[in-house]
Amino acid sequence: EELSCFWKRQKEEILHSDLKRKHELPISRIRRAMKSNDQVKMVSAHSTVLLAKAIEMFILELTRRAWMQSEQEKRRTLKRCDIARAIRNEELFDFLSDIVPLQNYKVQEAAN
Amino acid sequence: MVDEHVKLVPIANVGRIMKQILPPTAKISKEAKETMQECASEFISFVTGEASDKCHKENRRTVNGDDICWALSSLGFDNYAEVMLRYLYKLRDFERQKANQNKGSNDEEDTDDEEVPSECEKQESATTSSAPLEFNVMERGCKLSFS
Amino acid sequence: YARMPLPQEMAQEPVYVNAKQYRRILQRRQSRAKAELEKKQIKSRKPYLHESRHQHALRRARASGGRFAKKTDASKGTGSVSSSGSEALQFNAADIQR
DNA sequence: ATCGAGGCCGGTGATTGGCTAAGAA
DNA sequence: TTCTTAGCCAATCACCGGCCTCGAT
Repeated sequence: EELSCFWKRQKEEILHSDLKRKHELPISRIRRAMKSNDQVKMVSAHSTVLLAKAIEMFILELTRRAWMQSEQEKRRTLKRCDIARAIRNEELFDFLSDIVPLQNYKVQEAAN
Repeated sequence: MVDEHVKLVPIANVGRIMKQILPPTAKISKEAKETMQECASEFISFVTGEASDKCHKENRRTVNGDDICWALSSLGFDNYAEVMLRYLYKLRDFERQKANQNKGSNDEEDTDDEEVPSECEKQESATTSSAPLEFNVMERGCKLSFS
Repeated sequence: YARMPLPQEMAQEPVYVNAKQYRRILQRRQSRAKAELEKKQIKSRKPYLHESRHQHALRRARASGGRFAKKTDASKGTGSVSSSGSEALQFNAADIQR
């Protein structure tokens, strides 16, 4: 329905994107983040660019799904809890369940 | 102690990307931007870890583009893997064009080699085909197909 | 699709995750736990990242609405010596938008 | 041969806070 | 209704990307 439209758009944008255009995310920052894992020794230039693009699409998809939660609550401001519920609703984002707990995230912040 | 913030993508970039798919009137809380920033960092570690493990298993010391695509697919991000694989082909094609141009200008002597006619927009051969895609390095059958 | 139960440290009901991500999620948990143990401080966001940029923001000229204003020649001249008593309010186009 | 780490350098966009409407509560 | 808060603005400077050399493969 709406997701197939999202991915169709992504495919076409990738296909017609200008490779000389500057990236949305800084490549050197992605490279440093990858190497922060000391298991990683060498990183090719292509892998960094690919991951940067993948992160871009990841942010787009998660934001879109989170905004659907905002709409459900009839809010016009995207909040943290919207992202948390979007993560809960899509098993593809299960890897984030520790990063963005659905409940008690305010309590956890107060504990610090 | 290296600053923990260098592992985070700049928050202004994150906010700009988020705004791209939201209605122009939509607002984003600061907490939401910070959360997305942390999610992006986890995404990097998550995918890179998977790719790195594959490299170690195959006794390779460099994480390459195919590893990223394979890791994405392995973790269930098949839509991402498909798009990124096409982007990888486009990247390689682009660098071949650049290398050919540099070679052509370096030794201008050309007897039988003509200018490369296909500029850039018409890369139809493999990347645009509607045939199923495969990874170059496959541990087990790992095919993706279009809808 | 297939979902795998994660081992739960607390006494809670088991939480199920994407089977394709199961192993990697566990490895990441271990990696983050180790990093937190040896780094021993990761939480708490600083109010700002760089002292110099913070000072720069405080020092900058602002329009009446609190927004940053364009740098003017007058503000550039008054650097160290308090010679000219130019205390006049600075107006620019954005200021009189209403 | 190619391809990445690491260092250097110049150009540049991310960082940044006060006010107030927008909107969460 | 009350009160929290996100957008708005643009100048500095940390850092990004484009070079280079060197060593690995």
